[in-house]
Amino acid sequence: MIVDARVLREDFVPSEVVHRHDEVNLLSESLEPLLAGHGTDPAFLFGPTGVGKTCIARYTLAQLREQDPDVRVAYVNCWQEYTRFRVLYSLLESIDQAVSIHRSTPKDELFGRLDDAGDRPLVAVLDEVDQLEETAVLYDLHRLPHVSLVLIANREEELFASFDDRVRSRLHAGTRVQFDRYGTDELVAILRERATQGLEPNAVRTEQLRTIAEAASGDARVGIGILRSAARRAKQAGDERVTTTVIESAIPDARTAIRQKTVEGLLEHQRVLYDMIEDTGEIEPGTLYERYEQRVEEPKTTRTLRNHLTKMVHYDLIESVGKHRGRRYRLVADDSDQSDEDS
DNA sequence: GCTCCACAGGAAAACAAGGGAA
DNA sequence: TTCCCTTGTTTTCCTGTGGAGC
Repeated sequence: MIVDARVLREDFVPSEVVHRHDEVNLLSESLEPLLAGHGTDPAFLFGPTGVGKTCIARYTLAQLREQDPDVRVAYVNCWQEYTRFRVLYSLLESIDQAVSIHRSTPKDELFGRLDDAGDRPLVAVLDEVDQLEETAVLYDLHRLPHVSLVLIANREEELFASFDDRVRSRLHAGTRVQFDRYGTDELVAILRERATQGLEPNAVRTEQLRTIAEAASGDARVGIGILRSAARRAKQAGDERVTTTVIESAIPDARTAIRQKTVEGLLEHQRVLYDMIEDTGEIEPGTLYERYEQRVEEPKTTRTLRNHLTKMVHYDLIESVGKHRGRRYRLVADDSDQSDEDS
């Protein structure tokens, strides 16, 4: 059933892109000066989750490296690496310059090392850049002539609103590449490509791919997740082909798996809060703090809990409804409609 | 309109942890 | 071994907002 499991992973970069040629061309053009040994303006990739921003960035940069292997590429996911120190460290790690750097190494030294590594151009791809807590690092990187920035985020307005004036004015110039949600036919084509490479011939029919695409609501990440889950289920059942029943049961799997991955990454106290919100369905802050204090042995202060709750809202795990006294926390609905609104 | 209260979030201080230097 | 430096996390203090009650 499954011929090549790598193809069914979200982070797989295909050898040919489907339905994103304009976006690839625009990004390629913005990076073209690198081939002539010049620097570039920042490139911004905007669009909702699951529209192929990261995939296209990786694909385009792989193409660029084929033309000029001297160009180095570093990917940083700002969900995990959200401080100035972590971003600089990740970039240095990507170019093998992070030796003997530790927690107490001054940030200026990290910046200095990056500055010293200017013998070859470096493209720094900052994914989920709107999650950066210290956007001054963008100013730092922009100052380095050998570093080209590719910044990936959901919405332009929200990203620029989070910048301070200095960063905003520096990064104002640059190429914007806007990604729209995939239509059902486009998503079917992407899934067909993955199925052709990853599954045995005729393992899944076109109308089944259409069912998956419709359930994914334009989100390729979810669509590929459903396909992967369906293929695994069929394999476990010993079937030679994916059945419609298997697809129907795989649809909720994909969204649950994405959420579960985020929940598993929560800190202990965040997890307690998440579980309590899940248990109650909807809860007001005062009651939540009260119950939390009863449940854990060494409770954190309410200020820390507010920080945790803010983080979980950012993670799209919970949402707050109402304001001030009428505020309630609840889990983000796990259906496609909600996903559309949030993206 | 005034006061009280619940709530969110910014700023700065305090603290913990890890590593280097003496 | 101790002190110092740096970072990340947590706490303390504070301000702003707006609903509820009078």
